[in-house]
Amino acid sequence: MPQAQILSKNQQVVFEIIEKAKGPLKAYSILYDVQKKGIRAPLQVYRALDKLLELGKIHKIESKNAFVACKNSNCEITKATAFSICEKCEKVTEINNSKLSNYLSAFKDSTGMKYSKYNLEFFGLCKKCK
Amino acid sequence: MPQAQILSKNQQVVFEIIEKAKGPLKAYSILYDVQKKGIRAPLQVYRALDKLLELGKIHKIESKNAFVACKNSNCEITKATAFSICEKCEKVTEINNSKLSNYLSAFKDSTGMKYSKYNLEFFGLCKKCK
DNA sequence: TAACAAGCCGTTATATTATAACATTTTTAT
DNA sequence: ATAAAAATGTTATAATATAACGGCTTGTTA
Repeated sequence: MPQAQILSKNQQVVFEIIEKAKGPLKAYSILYDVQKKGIRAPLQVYRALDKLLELGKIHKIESKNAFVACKNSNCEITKATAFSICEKCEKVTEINNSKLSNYLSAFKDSTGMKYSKYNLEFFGLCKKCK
Repeated sequence: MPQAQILSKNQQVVFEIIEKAKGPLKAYSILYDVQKKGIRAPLQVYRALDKLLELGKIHKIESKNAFVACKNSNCEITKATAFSICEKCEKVTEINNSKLSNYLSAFKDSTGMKYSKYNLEFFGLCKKCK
């Protein structure tokens, strides 16, 4: 069991905001939120985000340029991510389905190539919005 | 069989450039290329891109903010896209695998929710780069 | 055929997202 | 204690994308 990573001050501040949020957050909205904690520049936020992504503590929703906390307990899974995204309310949920992840992790294309990483984004209407 | 869509002048110009390209193109690189054809402003490019995306003639590679021509003959498939992306040379290939698309199109999450659209990006090293 | 709607075009300005470059400080490992 | 690695702070700027405005063309349709 790997030692829980200790986050630096800025990383911790940024992570807490993302973790508490109800939905994906954009970098400049995070910046706005953390200004009271002494983080002033975009780069400080982006650096924290980069590190948190690398650690798997957060994920980037590419279609939205926004960030969510990883909800898989002890996530090491930067390499196999799947999300459901509501096209109306923008709610994002991380999909944690072992059949799906097994299927995709084992997927080989027509040339026999196997991949080391994937990201999948599903779109539709969530329960509430339907 | 739906009538082949007729593209407007700007749409045609932008599409040809993307189609001829060897890899994904970014919007401002397209802008640079089309300036000799009289397209001067980013918005002109983005409008053409939006329309081409809507028509399924091109796809956006979200992780790169770049655009590729659809290689599935008669693509209507804006709604179910999968790509392989080489992390070294940045080569992008559209994956056309009916097993995969059937699997994903039928996928339901733990709440029983079915999705109307997905986009999947695989990452790894292509043949050449391995 | 007038007139209306829909789509496309061109332009300027500006919003949003992200990184470069540089100097310094803190933490970690030896 | 010291060297290497990681994190910080700051200013400036690059890269990506949209808002707002007005006009032109084309194809209904009344």
